[in-house]
Amino acid sequence: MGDLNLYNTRTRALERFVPLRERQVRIYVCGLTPSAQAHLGHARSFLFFDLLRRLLTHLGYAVTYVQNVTDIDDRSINRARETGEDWYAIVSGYYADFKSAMRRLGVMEPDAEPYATKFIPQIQAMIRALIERGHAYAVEDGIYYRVSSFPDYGKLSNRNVEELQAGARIDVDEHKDDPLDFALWKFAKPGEPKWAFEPYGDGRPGWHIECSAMSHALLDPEGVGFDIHGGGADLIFPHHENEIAQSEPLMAHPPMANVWLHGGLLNFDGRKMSKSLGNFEPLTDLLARHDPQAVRLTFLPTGYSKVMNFTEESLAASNVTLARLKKTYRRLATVEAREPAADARVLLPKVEAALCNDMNTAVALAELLSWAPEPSAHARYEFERALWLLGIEPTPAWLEEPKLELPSDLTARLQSELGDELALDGVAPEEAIARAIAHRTAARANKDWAASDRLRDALARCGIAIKDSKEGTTWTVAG
RNA sequence: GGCGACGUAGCCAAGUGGUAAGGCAGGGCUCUGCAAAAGCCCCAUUCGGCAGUUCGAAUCUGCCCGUCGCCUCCA
Repeated sequence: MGDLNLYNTRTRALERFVPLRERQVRIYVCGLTPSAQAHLGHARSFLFFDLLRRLLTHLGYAVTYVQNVTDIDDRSINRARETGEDWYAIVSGYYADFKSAMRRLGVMEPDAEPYATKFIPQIQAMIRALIERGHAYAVEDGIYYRVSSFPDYGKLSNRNVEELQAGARIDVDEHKDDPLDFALWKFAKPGEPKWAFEPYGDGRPGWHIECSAMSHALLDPEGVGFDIHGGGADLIFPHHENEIAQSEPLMAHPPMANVWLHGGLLNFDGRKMSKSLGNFEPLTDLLARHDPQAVRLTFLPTGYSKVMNFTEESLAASNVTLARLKKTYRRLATVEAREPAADARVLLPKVEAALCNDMNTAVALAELLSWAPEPSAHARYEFERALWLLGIEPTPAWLEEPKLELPSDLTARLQSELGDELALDGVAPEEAIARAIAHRTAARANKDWAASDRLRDALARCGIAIKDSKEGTTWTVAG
């Protein structure tokens, strides 16, 4: 199997991936801030990291995947104040919805899912260390990170501090020394959730410090760095820049993460799908309208790092593609799945090669779709393995022909279509269809094509599609 | 203003120096009494525009046009 190459934001280059520890990969991905409903854009990002996990696992690595939950932030506190609800009830509700959407999409569970409010001691320890080393200072409203104390600030996002300062401004209620300085700890105003922090003052952590503290606690207690840090492209600045500024001065051997991976954002109507713009359909609603596997499939033709425009048309195309995959699966279902020798494989090596080339899912999917399987044991093995790598896992329902609900008033409708040609006597819909088909079969035997077509058209107007074959006539509910 | 991404068929898109993947839509054929289903086949002399480098450019360079993102909470 070839090398895995990934585009590293930190070095701005495509690099061969080499884990820091033999056969082991540690990944930290910035998770959700559940202060509002999650949308498809969030899903795109997490779906990508799910595929990366699958590939790394397939390549034989032991993967540790950590994805945090920012369960405390200004937005949820503000919402609580406006609605009178408990802020934690808001956050828990949105997060539960998100988790269930992820399950429906077939995203693997993280190995650890740290909540910011469960890591307050670790966060405070890091803030203390930063203050001791002159990287942070406390003022009236909170504790801030002093950006000027970290010479590498701006390296990840390719920005220079002078230009940033020119464009930045300090909000009236902030008391920091420099516009670029950011909050590590916010002192609580009356009624706000708070945690004790001696001797500085009760309050809550800032967003950036939680990721530094939790990735350190869970992936890199030695301070020598972990393998992959990921998130959406909108997190590069300032979030990831700030994480580096917080973590690296305290580390024995920077960098904080060897590879930084960023997923491209999702547009809707040509604009970034986002909470603030409000141009999105909640993930939960979208998944109620569409097959989650088709939703997953929709992301595969576009490179993960590129901006992608979401349309209902692309989803419709995915539904067709999914039906094709199911059909192939059904054709192969009767053969035994047996792992072929490495040199006998015809599909998997192509899929692997595509994914190893900076996660080129478009080519991987194209290989799968243009591959015409011979129904053999190893074809089934390779097909199922390829599907798993692309995150589309067959379910028992894949084995069934698609069946839709019969309209309840079908007998009556069919009777009115047929008039006195055939008496249906208000029988069950299935029986009514069977009688109509039997009547048509008799007409066909007499080469009475007019009667035959009349019956077929009547059934069609009732939403029943007919298929003639050597074995007889079958019907399905038209989609 | 700074930094960055993108512009490939009707639509979604892959391809980053060697002569345009794949999907959707569309069209044709086989089969069929006719259909349906299935299978097979066709569908960009051309990659936003102009100039340049090169034996060779969608791919590299320069300029121009257009779209979007980050620079403030955001996957």
